[in-house]
Amino acid sequence: MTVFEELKARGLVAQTTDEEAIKELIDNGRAVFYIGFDPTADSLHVGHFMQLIVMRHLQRAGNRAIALIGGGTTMVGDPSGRTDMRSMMTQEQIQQNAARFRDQMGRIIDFSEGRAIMVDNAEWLLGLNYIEFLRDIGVHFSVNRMLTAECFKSRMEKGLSFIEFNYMLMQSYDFLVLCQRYGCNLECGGDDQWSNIISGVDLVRRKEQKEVFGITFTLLLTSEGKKMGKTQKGAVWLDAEKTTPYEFYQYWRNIDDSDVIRCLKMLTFLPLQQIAGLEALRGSELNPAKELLAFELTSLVHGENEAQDAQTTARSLFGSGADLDNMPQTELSDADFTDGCITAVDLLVRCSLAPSKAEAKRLIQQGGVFIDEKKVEDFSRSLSRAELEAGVIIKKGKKTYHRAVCV
RNA sequence: GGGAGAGUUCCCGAGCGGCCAAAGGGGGCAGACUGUAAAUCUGUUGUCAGUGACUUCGGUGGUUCGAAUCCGCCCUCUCCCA
Repeated sequence: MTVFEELKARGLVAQTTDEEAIKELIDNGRAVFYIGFDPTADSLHVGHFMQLIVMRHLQRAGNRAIALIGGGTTMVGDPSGRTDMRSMMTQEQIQQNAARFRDQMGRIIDFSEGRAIMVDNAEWLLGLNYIEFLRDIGVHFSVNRMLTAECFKSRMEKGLSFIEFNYMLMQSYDFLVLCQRYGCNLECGGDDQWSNIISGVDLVRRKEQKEVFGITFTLLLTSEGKKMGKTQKGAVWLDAEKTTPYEFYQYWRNIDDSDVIRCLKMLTFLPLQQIAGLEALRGSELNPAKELLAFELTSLVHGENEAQDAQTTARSLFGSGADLDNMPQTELSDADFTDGCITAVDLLVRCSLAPSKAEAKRLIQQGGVFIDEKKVEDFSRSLSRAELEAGVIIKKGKKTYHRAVCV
């Protein structure tokens, strides 16, 4: 099976500018492709993760990868898939985020020996001269046509500022620069990037008289059509500080039945044959498939050891209830005790299991808090320092476990 | 530049001088049921020393015994005209 066939079979391919040509290019390892990542947050998230997976597929087939950090484009803000305007970010913020992106990408993409390179478009965008740019690049864009692009349509109702309107030019210009400097001939991206990508393809053709290509990948949506990787806390991050490996593992372990197979195909490198074998599973039989998914992904992002730990912890917590110290932990100090005691309410807040005391009380009143497997009946219940010295396991709801120890 | 509207708690959206910590929905959280799933049902959803107090309705300054609600200025957004 060739790469292209594999990407298709995994349901990753959404749209292409020229299927035959792209197939030819990537199947023979002749593509120099790029994917852009705008550093709008201080960590990559699940949406980016899928792009990285695709990069790895392409890279394995011998194609050269360019990871483009959007240090310049983030100064402008991509309106695609947004109904409101992005808040303006400072250059310092952006560069800090970009640095974190770089670290995280290295875990999934092989940057050794020039097999992939990383560049930041701040390099050529920040120094642009407005008039020169307008005359050189701007002339090639038709406003009439831009306005018909999907990414602007939704904004015609809500309003679109001129700065965001320019995003498409910035991204197209990136492709041109990458084509000139590195011989880049393929731009990849999520399906919401389609209009930006085709406009880049057009620009390169006009400026360079060269034919380059574009391909978009299916957006990772839940069966309900919502963006995947969102939780109450926001996104599921790849940064272990922001989303612990255990939380990351749990996110996938708890995924919807109807999303499991699709995620296995799109996000893991497990052979399609093996996945096909799981497709027939129904109901609770799917649980092993969810474990597999969770394990594979955690392993890709945080390494196999972390994945193993997360799995062991999860199994013991939900299985026999055996004690494991591989769970989130909070260390208390003397300052947390009054007269050698701490109330259950304060303990919950201290461990960030509840944002406020009122919330903590509510949790207890509704019977959602257990300490060492015993339900906390009364919110004034207090724990002694001695108890904490041994360490206690707090269970909030059914799935959240937390350990508190006193040092 | 001229004119008309809008800005409410996590989101949408009611409220238009006291009975408003603010309807309703969504989302979240917890409980029941389950398979660590979904759906469904129930409770809950500003903070705190909790029958009370404090902070919140774009910002700021007023009017008033009392303002999310009225007035001035400012900011932001939408729409119509130029």
